[in-house]
Amino acid sequence: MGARKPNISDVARKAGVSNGLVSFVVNNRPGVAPETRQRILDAAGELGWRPSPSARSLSLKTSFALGLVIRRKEDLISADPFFPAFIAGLESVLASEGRVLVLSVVSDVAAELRTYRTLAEDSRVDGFILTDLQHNDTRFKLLEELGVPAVALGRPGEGVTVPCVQLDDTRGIAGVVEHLVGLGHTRIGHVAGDPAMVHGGRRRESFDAAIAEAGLDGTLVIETDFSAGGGAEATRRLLDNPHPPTAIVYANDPMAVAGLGVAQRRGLRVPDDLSITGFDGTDISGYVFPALTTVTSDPVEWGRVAARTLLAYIANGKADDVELPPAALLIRESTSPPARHDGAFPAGVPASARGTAAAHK
Amino acid sequence: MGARKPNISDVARKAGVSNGLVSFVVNNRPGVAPETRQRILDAAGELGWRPSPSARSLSLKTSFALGLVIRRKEDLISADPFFPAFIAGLESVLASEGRVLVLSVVSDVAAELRTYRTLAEDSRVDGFILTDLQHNDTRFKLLEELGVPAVALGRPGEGVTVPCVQLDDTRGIAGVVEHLVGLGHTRIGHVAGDPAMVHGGRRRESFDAAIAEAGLDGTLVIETDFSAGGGAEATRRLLDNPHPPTAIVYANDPMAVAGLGVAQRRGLRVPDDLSITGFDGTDISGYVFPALTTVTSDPVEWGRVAARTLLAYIANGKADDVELPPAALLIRESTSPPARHDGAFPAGVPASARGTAAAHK
DNA sequence: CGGAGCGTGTAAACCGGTTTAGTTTGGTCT
DNA sequence: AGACCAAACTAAACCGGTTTACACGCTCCG
Repeated sequence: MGARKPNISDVARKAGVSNGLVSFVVNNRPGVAPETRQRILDAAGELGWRPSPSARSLSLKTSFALGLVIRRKEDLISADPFFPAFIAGLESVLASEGRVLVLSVVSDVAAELRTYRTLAEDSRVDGFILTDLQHNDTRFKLLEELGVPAVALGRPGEGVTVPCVQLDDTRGIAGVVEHLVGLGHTRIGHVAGDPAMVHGGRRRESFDAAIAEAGLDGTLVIETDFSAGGGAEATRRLLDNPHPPTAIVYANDPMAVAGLGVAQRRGLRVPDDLSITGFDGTDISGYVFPALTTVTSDPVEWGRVAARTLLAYIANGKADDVELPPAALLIRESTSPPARHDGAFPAGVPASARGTAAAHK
Repeated sequence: MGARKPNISDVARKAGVSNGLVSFVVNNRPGVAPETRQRILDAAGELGWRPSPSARSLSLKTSFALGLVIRRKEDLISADPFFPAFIAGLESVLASEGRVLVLSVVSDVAAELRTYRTLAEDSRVDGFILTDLQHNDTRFKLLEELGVPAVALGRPGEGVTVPCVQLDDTRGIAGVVEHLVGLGHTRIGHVAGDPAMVHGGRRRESFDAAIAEAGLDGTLVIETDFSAGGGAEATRRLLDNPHPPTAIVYANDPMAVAGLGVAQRRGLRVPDDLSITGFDGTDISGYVFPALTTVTSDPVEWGRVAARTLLAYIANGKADDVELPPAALLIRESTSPPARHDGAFPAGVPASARGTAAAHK
């Protein structure tokens, strides 16, 4: 019946004050007598009143929402296990702040930019979290034009003013290479991610640096796109090398899992004939056989920190960059000393084990 | 400078009409002279005006947002490749309708219900998409109480009035079993998903039915939780059986991939010693070796249909249930006729290949 | 000719908050 | 006592739309 949702006037009436004063109280503004404040809070409590986000949005030109736009080619949209965990981290902060996450998934750059623009112009979000940074990322210019705060995951190039939350994966890659070198590997390949992406490029540079440091051949690198399919193809090319690597460092786990599949398909024993390392420490990498040596990060924590940083930036107009604890090497089963043979392939690879795949483009 | 965002009054002034009339025009309401309508549209176009969502929300008590709440235990949050693709499907519909997706990821039931309640009471969403239906799902009661529309993925129990979008995976499971039976398997195991979840239960029932149909032993079933870890453990238990199955049907791909890892760890050849089938046709299942025979669904399409159904339900107060095209069997490499031996395990399993895992809880 | 009825349009209330300008009250200073 | 001031509070404008009640001019019709 009379269960209409109460509004600020109901509370004001019940407490015997004006609407404005109620507003002052719920926004913790000074200038309200303690006793009155309490009376208002009591009234609000009894009525079960909370200020309406829509009304506040209209007044304050603020949406109490944060935006996350993910661009992924349709077919490899499910490849990235990073996001669900990352989003869980975001949420854990947003929920306690009465904020909300607006998520968009788009498949091309045009739609991506359109989405940022629309969300910003319609004031549907107060700020964005930028992932998958590109070199010369066009989003920064756009967001500056739109005047919307943002926080970047990873360090963008020079001249960009948004705060960034960063995790040093250089150390992780270096750790992996040192681990392999320590095992005795001298021909170490790298299946790199998309070089247009900041973390793809950086991991690759880290690899180059670590290989150079060890005084090894740094030519066994193939750049691809972070997808399982790309990882598989790159692995084939590396293994087709007349003098193939004895270890391959992958820039993420899905590529490593796919690479493992390719190696096994060719009859290579992992890790004896080929050591493999992943990156990101995703769930599934621990359940394939052999379990992948990988580098673990903490996407949930990353999400938490990104959310906090963006909220601080929105509130104060300024926020410090944050450096997360570096990714840690997790040694499992897919790495071992290289087998003792000089030729290209071990003897006895069953022909039947090659090229029988039907479902691989 | 004067680049203030235009509002409805600017447009009205420019067109020489009242605010109300502008509102009528943008909402396609009758009663406006065609010539006037055009003049207003022109004015709006020149000014680059779009009605403010916040203001509309306040007036209309509508948020132009749809809610999706995902509950996942923290540690297996990244396990499910279904969501990114599903969300992409939702988005493709929402974007063109000027609507937005509000996503929440929570880790326990209390937080889940709290989230539904808050989003609804604060009018932050106009409706919900319900995934991961449980038997006796408490969300239906809550949403009915809150008076918020929703659409369910999968068929909820009796007495629930929300429209549902459904995909018949019974046929998929039956197809898998027939495929295996056709190959000559007589001992077929099943690693089922969470029996508390509707699709977990239904796939298991489908399996039971298909096995009974074939007149085979239906006792080789283990229920677990859809997680890779659960799949691995269940596989170990099935293989520990003194008379183990020669084929295992998994209720989803991550469990199947993990099961494959377990089998390989034990030195079993897949598919010769053990055939394995997944479910859902996720990307990665095509890149492990051997590539998994699985049952493909189309989560993107599922998302599109769910979004359309929910929007129709919100608009008209009624929407028909939708039955998606059934999941299709995709035969790849992980299934073959059973090897010809009667004992439990094939001879020659290297002891070293057992129990070397370090990183498995 | 008077009134009903229709098509077109306007003014103003309304959604539920926030915020500014201003009023009241009580106390201090001189 | 009068001037001044700060603290506490109110009234009303405002955010930017939607919607209702009503006005105006026409035509149609008895």
